[in-house]
Amino acid sequence: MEEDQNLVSLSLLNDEQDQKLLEKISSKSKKIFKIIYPNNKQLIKYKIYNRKEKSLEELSKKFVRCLIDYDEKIICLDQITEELGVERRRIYDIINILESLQVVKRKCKNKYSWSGFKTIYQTIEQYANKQSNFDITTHKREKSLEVLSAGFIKLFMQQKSIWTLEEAAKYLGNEVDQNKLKTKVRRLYDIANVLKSIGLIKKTHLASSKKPAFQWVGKEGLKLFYQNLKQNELRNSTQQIKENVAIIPTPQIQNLNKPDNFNQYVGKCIDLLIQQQLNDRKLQTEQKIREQNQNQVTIITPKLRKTYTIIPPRVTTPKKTLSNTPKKNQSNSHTPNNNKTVVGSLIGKFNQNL
DNA sequence: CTTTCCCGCCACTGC
DNA sequence: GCAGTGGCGGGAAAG
Repeated sequence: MEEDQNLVSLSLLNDEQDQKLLEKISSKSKKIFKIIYPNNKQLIKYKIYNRKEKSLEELSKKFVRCLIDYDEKIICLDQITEELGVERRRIYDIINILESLQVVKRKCKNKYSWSGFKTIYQTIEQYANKQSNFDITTHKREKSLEVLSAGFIKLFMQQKSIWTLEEAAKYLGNEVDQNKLKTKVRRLYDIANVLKSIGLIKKTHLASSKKPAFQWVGKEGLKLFYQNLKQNELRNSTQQIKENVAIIPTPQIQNLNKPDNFNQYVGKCIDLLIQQQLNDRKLQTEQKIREQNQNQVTIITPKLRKTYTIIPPRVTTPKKTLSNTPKKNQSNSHTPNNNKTVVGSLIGKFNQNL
């Protein structure tokens, strides 16, 4: 099973011109865009790669989003890993950094605790309080991300509010070796990204040299992050449903080939649906390609993936599988529960059609 | 070109 | 010895 989240199947490309166009693009930028012909069908897969979507910042946001409603929660690594659809290693990165904010702590193998978003505020306060000489770095491995992160935060709180990463790296461990320094800067990028994801810091430039740097935002940033999250949550929850229902096309199959069972009907609807959406996407894509006529194309959004969560094998009752669907290899547990909405709506149409 | 930083190898750690 | 952790730096994407 080489199910790759970045693989999206499309069944379009009717004419050769399309095909040529896409091949051209893919050959120019293999990492971003790849075409695979799985079988004799006209089914084409694009390998889509978008660095931003995979960034620690995004992942960290997702991570916190999963936990933000809890004042207390045990985080199970396996679970969260699956939920976020990401390799374990990345979760460690985030957790290690968040540990410096004391929101998460290791409990035991595979288990970490989350102690509520507001503990971040408290931790910040402790950092700010110079008297208490707040130090979580004792008894920690000296080179850990957690320690580095703690140090980084301290720099902001106790020295000045804007830092270049290189500057910070130098300050934080007086490295002489250029390579070691480079590594430290890499780590600081990681840290900066998760701190940024929470709103604690933001990217700026030094006024003097224009060099990229990070600026402390602190509590206001945290608050903003929280509020935005909640607001989006609301908006999405009301929109999501609408979107799913509206997306269902009225089947054009009424008279000619009246489906005689539900599975068949669902299959046809979904074919139609996919066809329609992919065509739209295809048009958009080609449009953009023409516009920029460049070698880097990062256009297809993850939304497309959502479309695919309604492939029959998982929506229908386990009767027979539908043949002649444009594709069959659909990912598994990540598919959200939109399915039900879609199916529900399809049932309605089905009844109406008979 | 520089800046950013994803990815995953493999060392370490604690059972 | 083994599974869970997590340093670490290559090298590719983004700017």
